[in-house]
Amino acid sequence: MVEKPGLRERKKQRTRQALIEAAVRLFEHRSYDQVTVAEIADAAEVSPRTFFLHFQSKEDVLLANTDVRVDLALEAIAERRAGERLPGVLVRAMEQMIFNAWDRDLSSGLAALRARLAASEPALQARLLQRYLTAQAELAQALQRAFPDRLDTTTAPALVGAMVGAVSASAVSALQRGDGPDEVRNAMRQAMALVARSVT
Amino acid sequence: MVEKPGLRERKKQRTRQALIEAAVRLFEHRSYDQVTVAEIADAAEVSPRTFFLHFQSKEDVLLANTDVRVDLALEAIAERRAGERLPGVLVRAMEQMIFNAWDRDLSSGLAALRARLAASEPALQARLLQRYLTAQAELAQALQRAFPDRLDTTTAPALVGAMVGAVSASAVSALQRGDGPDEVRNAMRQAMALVARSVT
DNA sequence: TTCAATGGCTACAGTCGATGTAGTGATTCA
DNA sequence: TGAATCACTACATCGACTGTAGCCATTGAA
Repeated sequence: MVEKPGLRERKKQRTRQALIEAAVRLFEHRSYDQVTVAEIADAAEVSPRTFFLHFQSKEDVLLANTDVRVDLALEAIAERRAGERLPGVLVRAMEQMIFNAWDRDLSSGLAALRARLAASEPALQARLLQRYLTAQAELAQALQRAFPDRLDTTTAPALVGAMVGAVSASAVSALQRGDGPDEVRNAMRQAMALVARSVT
Repeated sequence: MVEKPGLRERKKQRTRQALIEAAVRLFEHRSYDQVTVAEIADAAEVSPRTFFLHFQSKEDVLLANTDVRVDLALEAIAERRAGERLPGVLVRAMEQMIFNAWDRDLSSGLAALRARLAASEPALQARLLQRYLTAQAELAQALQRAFPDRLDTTTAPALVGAMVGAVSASAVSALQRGDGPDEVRNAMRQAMALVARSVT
């Protein structure tokens, strides 16, 4: 099943990982723009140029492995049981998409760091928003195809946008209140339920 | 009433306007990153350094005069008539906040260009979204204070986030479809109505 | 085993956005 | 009128990011 990649590929992944770990280590001690790409590369013992072979930008190294799993949401939509209602499917898709990544990050120490930096650094925040936005479009399309009688090209994006907006806002607000993981998760679920009510 | 500003201030505004117009002129012919700040400054006949005295970044010259008017939304909330329902107030606040800036732009030729560039240039899109994001928290607080019986510290941010998310997503989707200003506006209104339904 | 192709990595040079600093000259105000 | 203010300038510098050409380990086929 799982093909073991060749030596070349393994080496590549190793330097990628080294870059991520070096970056995290450095960002833990200093603020975002006090850490240069050159330093990260140096700490990972590669050339600065190599950094950009692995990541498109300085922000991306912090967002590594945080790809929004749109595919999981799409699966959730595809797997809907006959007769299952729109709100149910939508909530299930969102949960798949969000909590999967969320959980993976919680186990590593990365989640907290990322949250802290994203809150303080506009560039990072912007890049994150961008990712969610592109994910939204895909999700909206899939949802519309699954419920062509309920959604059109205007309401589908609006609905998905509302979901993502509500969940993000409640998470941010909870995090800023200093809530723990469970409370944050609860707030997110509550937000989903709220939006779900708008499409009975 | 209207104090006429001194000569110094008028000159300052003139160079600011010259920079904006030079930028617009250049962006009309070439794509976003094929236009350098140096060129814009050159076309406006000022030094490159002066550009950054007027705008924090290259993106900002295109987002000039597009400040999100949170204050207008707060007014709308404060002015609510006795007995007015939550959804009505919320929609009114959002409309104040968004369409005010929107309309001012339609009269100038800037709106179309901005829409086109924002749709194609992620950096610009992100910066725009970010503005709305920062406005959210304020709005949520005010709304919760206005309806303490209906909203708590979890639902208020969620609701506002849903609104902003829905409106943004529908606008982006409409713009990418190539819709005109009226259709975009319609999509935004529809998005608001959708979310409003979740709080009867 | 050999050899050519592949591809990750490097050094080097360069572009561009953005900021710090010191100075000039036109306004502003006492 | 004289001093303070402030928009603007030239100059230097930093750091993110890109293009290019070459090196060398890995790979796959002869």
